[in-house]
Amino acid sequence: MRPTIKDVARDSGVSVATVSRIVNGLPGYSPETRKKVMKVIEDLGYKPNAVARNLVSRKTSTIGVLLPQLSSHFAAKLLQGIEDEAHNRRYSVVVCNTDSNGKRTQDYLELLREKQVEGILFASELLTDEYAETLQGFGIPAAVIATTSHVPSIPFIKVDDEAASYSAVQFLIENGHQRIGMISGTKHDPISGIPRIKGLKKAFSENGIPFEEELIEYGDFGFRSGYEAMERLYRSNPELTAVFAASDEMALGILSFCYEKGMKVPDDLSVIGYDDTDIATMSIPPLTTVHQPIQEMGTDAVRMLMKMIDGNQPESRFMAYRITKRNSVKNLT
Amino acid sequence: MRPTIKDVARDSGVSVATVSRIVNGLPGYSPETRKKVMKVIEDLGYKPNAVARNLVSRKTSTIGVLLPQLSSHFAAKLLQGIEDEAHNRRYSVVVCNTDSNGKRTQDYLELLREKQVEGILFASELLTDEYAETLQGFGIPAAVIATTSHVPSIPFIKVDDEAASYSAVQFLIENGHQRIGMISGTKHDPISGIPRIKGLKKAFSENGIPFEEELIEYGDFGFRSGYEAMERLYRSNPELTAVFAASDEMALGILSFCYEKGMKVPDDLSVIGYDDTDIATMSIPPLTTVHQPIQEMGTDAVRMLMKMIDGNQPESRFMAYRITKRNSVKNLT
DNA sequence: CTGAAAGCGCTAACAG
DNA sequence: CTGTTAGCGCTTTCAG
Repeated sequence: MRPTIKDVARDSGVSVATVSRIVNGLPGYSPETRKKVMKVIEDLGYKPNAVARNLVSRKTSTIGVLLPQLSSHFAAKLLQGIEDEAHNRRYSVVVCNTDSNGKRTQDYLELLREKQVEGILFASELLTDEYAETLQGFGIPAAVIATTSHVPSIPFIKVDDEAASYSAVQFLIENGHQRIGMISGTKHDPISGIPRIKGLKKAFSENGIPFEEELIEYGDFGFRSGYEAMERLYRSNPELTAVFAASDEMALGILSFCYEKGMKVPDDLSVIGYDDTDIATMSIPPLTTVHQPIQEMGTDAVRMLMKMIDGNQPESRFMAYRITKRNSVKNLT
Repeated sequence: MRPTIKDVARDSGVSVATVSRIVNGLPGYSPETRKKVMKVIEDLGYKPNAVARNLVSRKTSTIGVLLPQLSSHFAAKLLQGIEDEAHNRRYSVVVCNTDSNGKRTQDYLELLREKQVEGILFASELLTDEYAETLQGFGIPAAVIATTSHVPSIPFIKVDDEAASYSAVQFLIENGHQRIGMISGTKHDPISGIPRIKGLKKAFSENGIPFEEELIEYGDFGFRSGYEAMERLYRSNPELTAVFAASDEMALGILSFCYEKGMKVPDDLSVIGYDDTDIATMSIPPLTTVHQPIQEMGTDAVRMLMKMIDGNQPESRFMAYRITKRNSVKNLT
């Protein structure tokens, strides 16, 4: 049995109240009793029980994070940012892998509530009305990352996908490309799918480039799907000089496809990705891509959550993006 | 104020004991009272407070995981395995990023103890005597992953680095290579550094290949360091036909170096990596590498921990490794 | 400066 | 079948 505050009190001949004060650095005891008590604490190896503490203080100093997957590079980077900032604020983070599963997500939400977490972060996935509702019912501060929310009490933090996508295509056009294709993510994804397509269309129309549906193929953001989508895209549009991929992984899929077909990147085909995860620096050639400050979104989201825990209502935020130029886009001009 | 068990008891005209029984599915009430109580629970939106529960049951159903970094692909994959299995067992996991910092690690250890986690997993980093000692002092079940432990009460789960390394080099030799170099990780790393070098030496000596110190360059397991180490290695050993890298990331660094120098992989140089993380499939050419069942190590570690929580003392375990053949090694024979 | 006592929300005997 | 009563380990008035 681990020693409790009672044991310390008994052994040092004081009341538990005094021990509590000493442990918590509150005033109200003489230097001598403090010394005496500290010694007993030391001897016994006493450590306060956070569970008991949390019960009376009604605070747990922990937040929960829901992610559709833990093994993606995006999730990893985000988690790094979240954990870092949480640790700075002396908060713990419990991770939940929703697997993009509604039931599982709801279960986790319940669980987090029962565990009395002080805040919930929900990332990279559509915040359904259902989720938003249960979250609001909880009355626990919550924010979403890399996804939107139309509920004002649940702010979001993300980059403006349409604008970023527009910039990427614009960048291609500025480099002299006119025959541009796209490998989008999941077809009707309202977060990372549709807006990015919209950005491309906007860039096309502003530059007088006609848009056709067959210029777009769909993947699932993963490497393999990028490779396969490129296969289809190339078959229907062999004359393309550049393609924009909605994720770095899919962009690498394109690179692999080109390699196998003997097409040189960027000489025969230019490729631009999206995310700027570590793999963008490790590819051959290094990938030009839309940079999202993933880790920073994590730390900022935690800051947001902390504001809410402190009783304020922060605004949703768009993070800055930029094009990180490496060597996968050729200048045709 | 969220409703408590008392509110439910009052509103349904029964005692808290009865409500508790109903909530926990214990026997001891008529179907009618159950129905009545359930209705009140529903109306009030009552959910049990896990903190209070944990206090009396002295169980928290949560484990803590310490990782030197969260954003690496290795960590991400491991976490995925850990969270999955923990969730199966209805356990929560709190993540801690030690940043390979001794102070920070000790702080986390204290924190986890205070939060009364039921088990601790420590990954990818040397378990110092100091850590082992505080862990043992806690009396909380603990296991280490991808690293060793000489403390019997803290079992490890890892692949046999020396044997795996030996296999990798043996594979190269079987493919006709004799002039083989290595890019190792951190120089005196007792876990992933020294044993892997030992494996290489063993393969060399068994095949009558003379070993020289200059055949090895050191990196830090990261991409950039792999590139730079290869630069040095190539300068001093331009006649190499194959290089063994102690991590996939460093292997990709080698690939990039070769690309820039106009050397074809595997035609001009064969490369074999270590880990078999996702990037090994995404490189050009796809990387032949030593497969470590990372995610599985995570799930198995949780199983181990659960056994310990149940009062048993599991044995340390070596996981199976294998060579995953892709296209970065040329057969010279 | 210090202690007694009343909880925090819940579980678990123990009576009835 | 159901209620009463002690706590779990700690914080926090309120007295003194």
